[in-house]
Order: sequence, then C-alpha cells, then structure tokens
Amino acid sequence: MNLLATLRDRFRTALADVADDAAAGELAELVLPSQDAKFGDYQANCAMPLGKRLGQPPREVAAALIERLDVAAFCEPPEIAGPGFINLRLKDEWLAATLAAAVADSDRSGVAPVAEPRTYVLDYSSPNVAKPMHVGHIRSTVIGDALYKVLAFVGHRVISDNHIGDWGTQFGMIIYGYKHFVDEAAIAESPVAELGRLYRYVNRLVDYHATKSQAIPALEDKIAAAQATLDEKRAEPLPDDAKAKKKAEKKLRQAEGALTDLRNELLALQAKTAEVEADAALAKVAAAHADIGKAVLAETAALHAGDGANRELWERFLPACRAEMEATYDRLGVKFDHTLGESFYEDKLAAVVDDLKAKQLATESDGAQCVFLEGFDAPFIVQKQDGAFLYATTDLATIAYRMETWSPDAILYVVDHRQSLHFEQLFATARQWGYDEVELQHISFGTVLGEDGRPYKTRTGSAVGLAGLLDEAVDRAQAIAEKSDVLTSDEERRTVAKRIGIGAIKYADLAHNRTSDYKFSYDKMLAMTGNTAAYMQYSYARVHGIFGRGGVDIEQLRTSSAPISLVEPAERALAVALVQFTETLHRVAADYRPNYLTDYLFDLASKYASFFENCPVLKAPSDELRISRLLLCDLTARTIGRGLSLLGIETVDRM
RNA sequence: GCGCCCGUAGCUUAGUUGGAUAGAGCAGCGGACUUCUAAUCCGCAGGUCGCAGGUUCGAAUCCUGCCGGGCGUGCCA
Repeated sequence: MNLLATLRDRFRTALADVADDAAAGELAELVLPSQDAKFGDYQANCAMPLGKRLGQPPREVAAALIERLDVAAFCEPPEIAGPGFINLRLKDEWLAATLAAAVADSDRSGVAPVAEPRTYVLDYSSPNVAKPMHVGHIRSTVIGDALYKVLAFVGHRVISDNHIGDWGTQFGMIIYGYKHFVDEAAIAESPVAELGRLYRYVNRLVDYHATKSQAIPALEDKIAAAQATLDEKRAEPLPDDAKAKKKAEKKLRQAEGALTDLRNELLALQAKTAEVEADAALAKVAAAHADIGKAVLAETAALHAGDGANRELWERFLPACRAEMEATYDRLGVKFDHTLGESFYEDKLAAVVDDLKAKQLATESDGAQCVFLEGFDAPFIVQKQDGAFLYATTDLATIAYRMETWSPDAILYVVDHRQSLHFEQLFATARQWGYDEVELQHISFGTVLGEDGRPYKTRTGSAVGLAGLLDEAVDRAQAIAEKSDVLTSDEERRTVAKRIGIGAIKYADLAHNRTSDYKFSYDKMLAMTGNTAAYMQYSYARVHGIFGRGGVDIEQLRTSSAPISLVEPAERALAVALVQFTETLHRVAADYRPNYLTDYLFDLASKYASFFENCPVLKAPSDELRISRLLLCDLTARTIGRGLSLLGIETVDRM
C-alpha cells in the first residue's frame, strides 16, 4: 500500500471536521516522511497554518486533530512536538505484517497500483535515423524509458512512441551519396555500414563547402562587427556614476569574451577545412562537387515532392537505417510500442494548416502561415514562405493523431530544456485548436557537460557518439569485473562488465535532478562507493549471495509465511525503508522524476548495509530470527532489483 | 532588448506545492578485516545555501533589487 497517501487520507478526514474541504485537502499534503528518526517516521505539519487560519494556538489545533484522527491501525499514539508538529511512529507489528504480506506477493512485492489509472503517451529519444546517435540522445532515451517503466508498473496505461526524424535532409545526403559514391559490393554485403559511410562522407563534403563559403565568411563578418563594437565601447569614456561604470565595465568584459569565443570558433572551422584540403583525394572530390549543399537539398525536396526514384531509394534505405538505430536500443535494452516518425505525418500536414486557417488561428504574415499567441513575441510558424511545413506543423499533426488514436490523459515530451519555448507555443496552440483537456507536458532536462563544465564534445567540437560512449563505459567496467574473485569465466566477466558499464551511464543520468545540467564523468559513475549503479548492483549481489552461502531455499521461505520480527533498530529502519517503496514510485510517477527512485534505492542500500553490519543473518541467535532476517534480505534484494529494473538497469547475482 | 533556467562543503550534488539542527558521495583525518562479498562499514572535520532587503510562527525554497553564469528569442529541429 501507499502509506503516505493513506496517512494523508486519514488526516484529510480529520481536517474536514475543523476546516473546509479545499483547505483540508491542501493541509493533508503537509503530512511528510520525517527527516530525523527522533521525530518519528512521519510528521504532519498542518496544525501551524491551520491554527493561524482559525486564530487558535497550533498545539491546541494539533490536539483537536489527533482527537479526530484514525491511524491506530498503523501508528503508535501521535505526539505533539515543538510549535505544533504531529509526529507519527509506525507500529512494529504493522510494519512486520506489511512486510510479510509483501514477501508473499511475488508479482508486485506489495506495491499497490495507483487509485486512478491514466493513459499516457510518452515521446522520447526521437533521433534522426541515418545519423549516428550521440550523447545528446542519452538523457531523453534513458529518462523516457525509466518513466515509461515506472508509470506502467504503478498501474497506468502507457504508450511509448519514438518520433524519429526519418524525413529530413539526412536522406537527401544518403540519396546523393548513393547516386555518386556508392560502393555496390559494400552495400550488397552490409547496407547499414555502407549507408553510414555515405552519410558521413556526404555530410563531410557539405559541411566543408558550407564552412568554407558561408560559415567562415559569416564568422569573419561577425568578428569584424564585434571588434568594431568593442573598439567603440573602449573609445567611450566610462560613466562617472560608480554603478553605471561597473555595468559598462562588465559589458566591455563580455564583449571581449564574446570576441575571443568567436575567434576560437573561427580557428576550429579553419582547422576543419584544412583537414579536408590536406587529404588530396578528398579535396579533389570536394572540388568536383562544389554545389553539393544545394544538390542535397534538391534531392530532399524531390523526395518530399514525390519523385519516384528518390521515394524508392528512401523506402529501400529506411529499414537499414532503422536497423542501425535498433542496434543501439538493443544495447541499451530500450523498446518502443510505436515508432511513428516524421514521414508518417507527411500527408497530414496540409490539413493541419488548412484547419488552423479555417479556425482563424493561423494567419498569413510575410508570406508564412503563423499562429499569433498571447504572451509570446514571436509567432508559431506552421508553414514557411516557400510552402514547406515545419516541425511545428508535424508536432501539431502528431498531437491530433495521438488524441484520435489513444485518447490519452497526458502526452509527455522528454526533450532537452532548450526547446521549452517551442513546447510552450505548441501547447498553447494545441489548446486553442481544441485539445484543452489533455495534459501536455514538456519533461525537460539539462545538458550533459564534460569535466570542464562545457557541453560534452569531442576535441574537434562534434558531438560524442553514443556507441563509443557505451564502449568506453563497458571497457572501464571490465576492469571492475577482472578484479572480482567470485566471477569464474571470461563470459561471466563480460556479461557483468556490460551490465555495470551500461548501468553506470544510465544511473548517473537518472540520479541527477533532470532539470539541471550534469557533468559526465566515467570515474564518478563507475565508482564502487557512493550513489552509483555499480554500488547498487554490488549491494544487490551481496544480499543475493547470502542465500547461496546459507544454502537457503528462497521460494520455500517466501511461502512459509514465517513471521518477521523487528528487534534491532537497524532492522526497524530497514523495514520502514522497504515499506516506503510504493510511495516512492508514486512520487516518481507524479512528478516525472526518476532521481527520487535512485535516492530511495541508495538510502535503502545504506540501511541494508547498516543492518548487515549489526545483525547477523546466517549466524542469528535463533532460527526464528534467522528466518525473519532472511526474509528482510529477500525483500531488500527484490526491492533493489525491481527498482533498478524500473530504471532500465540490469542486476547480476554475483560480482 | 525581452523571455526561461541556474548559483548549496575543496569537487560532484540532494533537498517532497515554506517545516524542527541544510542531507549525501568523493577527496581529507581517525577507527573496524582468523569476513555473512572490507568492492564494505562506523566516526570526525568541512556550509554567511551568490549578495541585500522583504513576506511569517518558520525561508535554500515565495516576492523585489543586485552580482555571476547558461539557454532561447519570425520561417532548423
């Protein structure tokens, strides 16, 4: 059961006697787990605000509440402390009985489903096919997958839909590459590899010309302009007023910093073009394909316009591109219910714009179709001057399709925070368009930073590839596996290394508050101590190991309905933590924050470590206690295992 | 210019619509191994929660101003 929710219900009932319903509902939320064990297991903080409202001393209000409160089934008599806190201590008998029931419940370990199941559509990962996935896709994929699993486990209906980019310029590149540079033998043998090569090759050529003819001159202009404004600012006398002077000096510093950044950027671009030019063969090809940028766009436009040959190539290549993507998902253990990419909505876009126009939401401005929204400076553009549609259009079509197909209560977009403006506009437009009942949420997250605190990039400034990232983590995890003396075969060591390595990346990501940026560090994520996957996996293996060593038949134990007794403080603390698994999952599901679960698991593992240190299990003083403690071990292992699996992280029985 | 987000211990960070003495981990110091997996555990030390005001029984959390940083901002996604 969800103990916290139950306690809040009981308080709501008691509060309804002394306050109106709305206030009672609000005040009941002030029941929280206690921070400090000396204040009991839970505390209610509602007497202070209520006392204020009623003009009565809070301690008297607290006493009146306790009078009306029915929690005797789970708690010792409540105590009033300090200015009017109500402290609750769980009954040991109730804890023991609840855990015994959880032991017997092999499917859910006592985790109650939510009272009101909802239907969620989850939109996450969303890579562009044909382009290799990179570090920027990790968080969306990992957070989305964890939320999917938690929401489903607590009883919601969840539909994951990977909104892949399968209709963009990258196909123009592949088509162009196929027409000019294909190695037929290679494509026959391994289409995925050859298409990947073609994409990278054409992309490099396009990039080279764009850099040379546009990016560098544009940057040079920008540098000149920045230099000019800087000179201008320097020439101006500083204001006399101290505050204005400081501000002017700051502006000057910022302008200098900006100029330095621009110069460094220019050097990086020049180095990139020089690299191409240093390769004689590549330089020759580049010279022969001077208009490759335009040509690629033309191939893309032809595909969109329905050109038969290009359409055929697209249909032929898409499966291979999807297969490449799937290979990465396989390594991560991520699956989707649906993968409806941009191309799926291609024939639905014109109707979206027509409808917006008919409803007078979209109007023409500078030749583009725009939705002007209150509170936004910029319009939400749904069709460009040249008639092309944008991702805004696709996103609207996608909402319409999802509503029609699944009638969800909520659609969640797990996308990085830089797109928040887009989603604000998208949601505002969708509501005006008629979808005003559904919960539309941007589950935003911060950037993955390198150790230097800047966005995680390779030395040359490109995004770090996801596959390489996973390789590196698994390689480093191999060292941990090698150190183990309980692993017997190379194969087992490889399996363990894989689970630790992939788990480390996922866990590090999930353990951070998703809204903030976080620093990517192999050393930290693979540490055996602290809040890491490896530590959690080790904790699990340690608990699990007891059964083997003690020759214990777990199944028999679980069905024996042997009683659990909580005598040592460490046993009781562990028991309380175990009981709180349900409310933790419900909180993750309510706030869409997986780090609540990692925090919980780490706390549980710490409580177990302390229990393990203080309470002999196999050498317990009596058989009854031995069995009781084994049951606590079993529940701990199951809870850690379940928790990790809901985060998409695999466990190992020994390591 | 405007908008959004962030600033917590040396480092990485948590902090449940405002709750009791701001929690962890790493690094540092000190303890515990004839082991239930010491890949661990226990303890100590380390904080003007960017700064200054305000709101109130109570503020890291809410409001205002300032300082420092990131991101976004009409036809990319």
